[in-house]
Amino acid sequence: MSRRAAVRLIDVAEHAGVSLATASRILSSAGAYRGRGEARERVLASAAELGYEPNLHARALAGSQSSTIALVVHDIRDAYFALIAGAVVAAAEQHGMLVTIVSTYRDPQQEARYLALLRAQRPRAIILAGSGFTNKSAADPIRTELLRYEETGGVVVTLGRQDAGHSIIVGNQEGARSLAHAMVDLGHRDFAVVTGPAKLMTVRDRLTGFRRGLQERGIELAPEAVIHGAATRESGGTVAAQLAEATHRPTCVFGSFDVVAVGLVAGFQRLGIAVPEEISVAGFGDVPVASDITPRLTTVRLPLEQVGQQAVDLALSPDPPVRRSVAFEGVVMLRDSTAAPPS
Amino acid sequence: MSRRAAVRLIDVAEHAGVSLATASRILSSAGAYRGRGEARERVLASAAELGYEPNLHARALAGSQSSTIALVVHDIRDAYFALIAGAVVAAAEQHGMLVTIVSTYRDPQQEARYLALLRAQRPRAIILAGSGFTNKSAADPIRTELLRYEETGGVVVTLGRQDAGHSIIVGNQEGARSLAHAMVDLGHRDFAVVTGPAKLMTVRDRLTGFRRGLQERGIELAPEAVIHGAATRESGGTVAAQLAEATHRPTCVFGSFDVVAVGLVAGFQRLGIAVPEEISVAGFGDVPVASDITPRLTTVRLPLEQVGQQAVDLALSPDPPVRRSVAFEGVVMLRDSTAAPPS
DNA sequence: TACTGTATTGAAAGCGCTTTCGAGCGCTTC
DNA sequence: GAAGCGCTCGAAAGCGCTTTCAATACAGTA
Repeated sequence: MSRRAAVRLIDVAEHAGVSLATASRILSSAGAYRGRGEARERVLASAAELGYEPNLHARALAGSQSSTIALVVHDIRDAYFALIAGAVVAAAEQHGMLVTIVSTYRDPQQEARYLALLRAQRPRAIILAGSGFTNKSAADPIRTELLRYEETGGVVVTLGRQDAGHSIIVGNQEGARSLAHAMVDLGHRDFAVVTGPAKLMTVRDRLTGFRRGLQERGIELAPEAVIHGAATRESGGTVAAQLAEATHRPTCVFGSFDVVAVGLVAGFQRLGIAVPEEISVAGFGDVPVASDITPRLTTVRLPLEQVGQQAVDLALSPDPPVRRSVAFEGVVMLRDSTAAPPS
Repeated sequence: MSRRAAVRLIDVAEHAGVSLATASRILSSAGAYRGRGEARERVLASAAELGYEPNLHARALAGSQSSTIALVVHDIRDAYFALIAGAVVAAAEQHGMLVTIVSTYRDPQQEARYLALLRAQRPRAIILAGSGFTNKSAADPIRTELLRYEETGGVVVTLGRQDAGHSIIVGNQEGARSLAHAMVDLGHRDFAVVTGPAKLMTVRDRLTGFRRGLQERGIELAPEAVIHGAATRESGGTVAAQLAEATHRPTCVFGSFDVVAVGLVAGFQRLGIAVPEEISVAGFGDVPVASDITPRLTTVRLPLEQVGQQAVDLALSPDPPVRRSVAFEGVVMLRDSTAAPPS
């Protein structure tokens, strides 16, 4: 390895016989600068020949315009966030921007800490996809970080929380509501909901939506019919066993995360309870696994592609005078894990 | 939004009554610099009070030490890569580093282009997890990019290719070989392999390993028993239909990606062919879905956690005198989708 | 031909940080 | 008491770029 130094703009300029400033203007294609033609050609040719690649750090420092977008998710390994990340990365790429991803593993401490670390990178925008610890107090450290970041000129886009920056409503509440309607229309009257930790906005929204959907059809969801567990497959399995043994068994169980629903289905099957013949199970998210299992899972599909794209659009929108809010809707995917209740 | 300027190091220095240099030394904790005690305290206090966060761009520019690691994957939405990304992000975080992720969607053009864009960011290291277009010619644009990047002092870590930088062997070949052994031990003699595009290193390695494993048990894999398709669930479904109609049906099908195997299983089931009673299906990767479907999929688990961790370790290892190569082994997860062949 | 207005160019001033270089200080050692 | 050592600390030089600012070129008009 000959450890050659990276080629700098000034190398290109000298090679092309123009000044540093000119080279800069041509290569960063600032505004309507076209060059006299000949100079332009020479600079472009030199840059290509030398393999010049601008130093983004220098560029960011001088121009105070970073070319990275930060994305904060709960867990990048989770299909839901992976899908969002994919969309964000793709959309960012179209603007020539790079995406820095951090994964907080649902730890609010971690989340605030990461936010600080990200602030150091001075990204053009921070997209908070995984937040949602509902800490309404003004002292919420995450909110504090976000506001501080906004104050110094950064753009914030949040998914599912609406206390800072632009916000995107991903359709959790509304989608769960539609799902409730669909289940009632199937003939169900007796429900259980198994969901995640109550602190998460996602959990609350889906629960609220589902409950409201039922109410609109004249059905009340009893408090004891709501089971808070972990948002994991295992949790679904455990609850399935509990439900199977209970004296009173609902005809339809809503697992407010697809993985939970998958666990429920597997759990019921293991216990010899047929899905959907004896009990219906619905999920939320329409993560790939939903259509990989047998029976294919009824669930709510969120337009994550569009959400990611929209997040980037908001992130890159020129100096926003106001905070904007965009809402998406989930669509119910009626598949094979739900049916009319046994008579 | 009051659009306040971000606090700079010099603000901290002045607030603490020390020079810029001292503040820098204390806050970047360079080496054994402890300060006289009192100065140290004052600077730390000021930094905290003012909410100082160092500007990474300036830091990278001055110290020529970037604090980002770049990760290149095929598709971040794919569970396999998401798992790797999770591990890389977590490991990087422990070193206070941020990870920039790009997703090439298996397009070599894109890949080379991204590499150039990444080079602009001057990351400490580039981890290439998704590459593997086997272009052995010296003109391979990806290789060219990587070498160029190395020449300017960057560290390259590749997963699955060994033509640049440090390399990590993820156990594709060796894992597929073990799987072949296991299947033969189950009693199978008649195989089909359904896999992805032949250009991908991953595809080749898994196929080679499987074939070799069979050979070691005295079984030859006929060329027509190898079916190249897309690495998708749909592809698995299509092939299942073909296989079901074929005059000669193997007793065991190896889908060299879990998703493909999932498609195979679903396809056979739809056609009324029982898995594993009538036909065995094995996958590769042990992605979550493998244990979510019924029957649970026999597959090969790759130690992706460790791979990610190792990648970061190599990425951050001090100025490597030589290229290092680390190998991991896959372990066969015998589950419910395989059994002895029908007699 | 002289005169104005517009486009292109170069010199130079930073962006916020790290890092030499050398000065200053409090010790120990002969 | 002079010399030497091992610290801490400040001034200042840059890292590679963008962007004023002023100077020059070139067109277009009278």
